Parts: sequence; structure tokens; C-alpha cells
Amino acid sequence: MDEPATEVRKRLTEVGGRTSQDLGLGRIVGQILVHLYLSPVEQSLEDIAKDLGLSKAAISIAARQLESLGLLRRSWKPGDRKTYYRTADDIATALHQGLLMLVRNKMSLLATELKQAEGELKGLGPDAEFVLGRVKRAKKLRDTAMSVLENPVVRLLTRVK
Amino acid sequence: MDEPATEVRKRLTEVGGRTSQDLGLGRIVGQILVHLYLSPVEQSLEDIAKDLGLSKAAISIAARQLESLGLLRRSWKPGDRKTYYRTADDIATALHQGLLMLVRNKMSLLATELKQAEGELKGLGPDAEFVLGRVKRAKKLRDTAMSVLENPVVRLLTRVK
DNA sequence: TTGCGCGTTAACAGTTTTGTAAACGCTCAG
DNA sequence: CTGAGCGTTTACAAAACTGTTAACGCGCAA
Repeated sequence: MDEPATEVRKRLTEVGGRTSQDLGLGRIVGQILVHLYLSPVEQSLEDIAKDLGLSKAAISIAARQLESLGLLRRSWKPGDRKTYYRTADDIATALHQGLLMLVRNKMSLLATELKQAEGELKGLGPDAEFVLGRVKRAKKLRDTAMSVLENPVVRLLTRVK
Repeated sequence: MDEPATEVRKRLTEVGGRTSQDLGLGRIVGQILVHLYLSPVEQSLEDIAKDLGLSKAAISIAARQLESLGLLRRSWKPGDRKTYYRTADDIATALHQGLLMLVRNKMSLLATELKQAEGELKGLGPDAEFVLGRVKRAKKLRDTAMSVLENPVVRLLTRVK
């Protein structure tokens, strides 16, 4: 091993892979992101592929995902046809906002669904009345959760420094 | 269709399935939970299987998962050998705490990993020094996120009523 | 004891996901 | 124009996941 930090890099890269997999993006996305985050220099597609032991195709696809999420930047060097990659400068903010957005979307879908159910259940008789009660309870829960997310105090706290 | 609310039940059950799938538990878990939540009476394994169009085996397995999460209760009736299921009474609290726990666990794993990396990187030379800087930045981010979760104001807000 | 009903377990089949290899197209150098 | 280098697309193989069927174990009733 040339670099003494190789072992640590490898381990943290795996952590990134697991994490992004948990979020429903593949493991490769997380691996690339951490790998770049821990690299002092920009890396080409081939560099990344070699370091992670994956095919260029896989890296290519995942890299585009990362770029569309605003977590990764491409760059070029004069007289060099390769594309180089590095993590976005505001990666912390991007991560933070991305996660929030994800949660908000889910929540909002849920809200739509609950509201619609509520409407359809009115005046259908006793069984529907029961379901309606449950739906209302669920709606209240969702509203509480949402109000926390949107609360100014929480926003202040979660602001990335 | 006997019950006028059947359609709504079906749709909400699907929502539950999708949601629990997103969380990495299978879809069945969420389907069962919503199905029971919307049912005014306790249901047997077979009832659930028939309503959801799944095998008893599948329900059996998912139901145990739900029980271990504290989201579901079993009960028995005298002179009846079947097991009956209903959602836990404190299901809102259980859901809330379960989610929080999940996040906390992930966070804590991350903390361990970062701390260890930090230790191993000391005094290994310039490259390791760079990685160390990045690790420290990540640690700070994680700490901020965690402090929000543990913040008393947030706790107060997220308390389920 | 035998038989039946219930929940669980185990083996398996269908489906989906994941990553690769190879072909492709584009761009630039000669 | 031609060839080489690069990233991307496509077709496919391997692996993982999901849910079913069938066998099993257990308890109760006859």
C-alpha cells in the first residue's frame, strides 16, 4: 500500500455504500461520493472504476445520478479528453436539502391520499364512519410531523454551518 | 362489494405497503398494519391472508415482525384456536419511537466509524492528514444532525398527543 | 390413538435488481 | 479521412428478493 490512509478510505467508502443503499439509491452512488469526498484530487471515470473495482459503465450511470442530485461536479482539463469528478463544494447543504425534500415529498403524497380518502368516506354508513375516524387520526399525526419539519426553530437548528 | 369503504381501504392499504417498502421492511408489513388499523374488529391470520390476497405463510412472517416492533397485538378467544390480530393501542407512539430509534441507530453506527477512522489517521503523513480533515468535517455534520434530534424543543414538538 | 385445524418452517420458483462486457457514437489528433 | 480514446447504451448473466406450496409440529377433540 502506498498511501497509509488506504485502509481507512476503504472502510469509509463501504459505509457510504451501505448508507446510500438504505436510502434506495444503489450502493455505488454512496461509494463514489465518499471516495471523491476523501480524495484530495479530481478523479477520472477510469480512476474511480479502478479504485472501487467496478466497471466504467456502472460508474458512469451512478455519477450521472449524483450530478443530478447536485452532489457531484464534472470538470475538464485543457488538452485532456477525460472528464474529471469531484464532490460539489456545497455538498453538506445539498445532502441536507436532498434529504428534507425526500421526506417532504413522501409526506405530501400521504397528505393527498388521506384527504381524498376523507372526502370519499362521507355519509356512507357506519363502517365508512369507522374508517373515517381512523383516517382523521392518521391525518392529525401526519400534520404534527409536518409541522415539526416546517417549524422555524427546527429550521434554525438544522441549518448547515 | 358489501362495505362501501372497501375501495378506500384497498387504496390506503397499498399506500401502507409502499411506505413500509421504502423503509426497507417488505410491502406486506405495511399492508397488514394499515389493514388492521382500518378494521373495526380483530382479524385472524386467515382473514388477513384472504383480504390481502396473500398466503398464510407470508402473513405469519410479517405479523411476527410487526409484533416485535410493538405495532401489533395478538389475542385469543376462548374456545377458538385461531390467533387474532389488531394494531397496538399505542400504535402512534410505537411508530414514532420506532422511526426515531432507526435513525438514532444509523447515526450512532456512523459516529463509531468516524471516531475510529479519526484515531487511525493520526500522524500518518500529509495524505492521511487530508482525509482526517474530511472526516472531522463529516463528524461535525453528524453531530449537528444528532443534536437536533436530541434537542428538547424538538422533542416537545414531536411528542405524540 | 387418530384425525383435524392452526401456525410455522423449508424448499423452491418467479421476479427484480445489480453490475458486466461488448458494441456504439462522438470528438479530436494526425 | 482514419484511428484512438472516452463515455454511454444495450443485452445479458449472476445474485438477491419475494412470496408460494408443501411438509411439519403441536394441541385439542372424538
